[in-house]
Amino acid sequence: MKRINNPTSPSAEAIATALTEAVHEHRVLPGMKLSEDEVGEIFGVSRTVVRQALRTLGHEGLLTIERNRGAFVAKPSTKEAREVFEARALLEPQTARSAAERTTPKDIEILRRHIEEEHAAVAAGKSGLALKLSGEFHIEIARIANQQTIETFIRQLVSRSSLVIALYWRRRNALCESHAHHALLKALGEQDSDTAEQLMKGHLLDLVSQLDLSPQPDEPHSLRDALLA
Amino acid sequence: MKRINNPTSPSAEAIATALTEAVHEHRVLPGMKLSEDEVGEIFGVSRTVVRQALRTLGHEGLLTIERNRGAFVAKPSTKEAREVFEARALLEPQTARSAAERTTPKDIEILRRHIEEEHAAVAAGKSGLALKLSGEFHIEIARIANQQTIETFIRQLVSRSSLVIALYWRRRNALCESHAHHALLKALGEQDSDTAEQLMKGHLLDLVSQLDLSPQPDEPHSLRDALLA
DNA sequence: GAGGCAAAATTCGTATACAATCTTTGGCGA
DNA sequence: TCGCCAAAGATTGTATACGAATTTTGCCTC
Repeated sequence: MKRINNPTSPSAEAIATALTEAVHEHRVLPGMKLSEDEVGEIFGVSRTVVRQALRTLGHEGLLTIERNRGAFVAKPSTKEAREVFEARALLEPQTARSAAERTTPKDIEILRRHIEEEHAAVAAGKSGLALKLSGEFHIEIARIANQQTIETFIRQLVSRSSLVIALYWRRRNALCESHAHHALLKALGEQDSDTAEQLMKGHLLDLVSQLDLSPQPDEPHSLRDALLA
Repeated sequence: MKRINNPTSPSAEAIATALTEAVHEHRVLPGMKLSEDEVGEIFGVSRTVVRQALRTLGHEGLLTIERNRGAFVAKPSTKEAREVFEARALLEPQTARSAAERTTPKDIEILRRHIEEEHAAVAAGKSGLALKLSGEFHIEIARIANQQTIETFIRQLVSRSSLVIALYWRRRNALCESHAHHALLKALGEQDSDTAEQLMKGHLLDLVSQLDLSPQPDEPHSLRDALLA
């Protein structure tokens, strides 16, 4: 399957993006195996390129790569889940504060549309899409804060939060239609950095409180559970 | 050069570690090109493995990978340099606080030896080694805090700090024999979390103050400079 | 029929071949 | 002599081949 200079064959980056989106939208769930051959055939590239993409996602913590066994969508333990939100609690409130100090009307417009899309997704019952958009809202704030380094970290943390939510969210069907993003938008628009920081802090605490991280962190066997249920 | 199951041929991870150390010790400086063939020949593996290692370091921000051009040791701009230390300022003080709350005598012993090695390196004039050890001290604190996620971030930030120091440190020859690590050790040993947090905060500010981030961030041409000097 | 072992099939790891791109160099013309 | 263009050389990008490890499957024994 040699395809020289063929623009229809996506690059490693494109594959990584596609896989990331699939995970963010919960169309691919924690524990699922991503076979190199299978992914390669789907995207029409050789394993060489697929491996690049998989390793990229591995570095971001989205996949767990086991030698001679393959790449699996990561299944963060409850400890990891807590760590992810602890890290976000350290980074994001201050980032929201910085963002508030430099938000432009153009940024506000971008965020407003973002929230609109989120609402539309929720209304259409596309909870996966809604979740992905919700995460991107946080990344957008890091972008406004003009902190590329921290943005990269937050991007990773949001990614892994998707996995955490897939595993530990309390009420699967409940719409997480919170007012938090609206409130943040307002604070940013008013350049109210104190409020922005506090809102972000509270928002993250709210998210954690919606997780069920108490019981046993190690799932026994998914197949067993499925058949015994 | 096929070497099947040959234990003398290092894995991608081993190569990545070796390269990372070389950069941390300033034996490989920002801007230097890492040719795949060259690195492969040095370590006795094919380009396949080298490329893996280089991409790993690329994801950590230690290398800049330009398509069809190769991998170069990253040259952080002054903005990036500031961002790195701003991120550290968000993560490390709180991490030092957490570490203080759970430091064991064994940890203290490890840190004490670490500082000893640092002193020995400084005394022996091995400034590169001293710098590497100094960075590892910070990572060790994150380990004690039992925060793997944050430890990974700090590891990246310390890495990139090495590059920043290579580029922007004011007094090249001056020994940075600060008392900061000693003081931190003492606070950790006494489980004094408030002091540990404050010391770490101050330590990071001290480091930044030793950098010259004001002038033009873009160097013109190294060869030109060398020949006109 | 259950357990264990061995062979087959699948999948990953690495080396290598070749294509594509970039860089350098040589030559040509103004 | 300077500048530009083309060809040669060097380096990276991707596909593929084959070895190694794992997983599965089938068979044999108890």
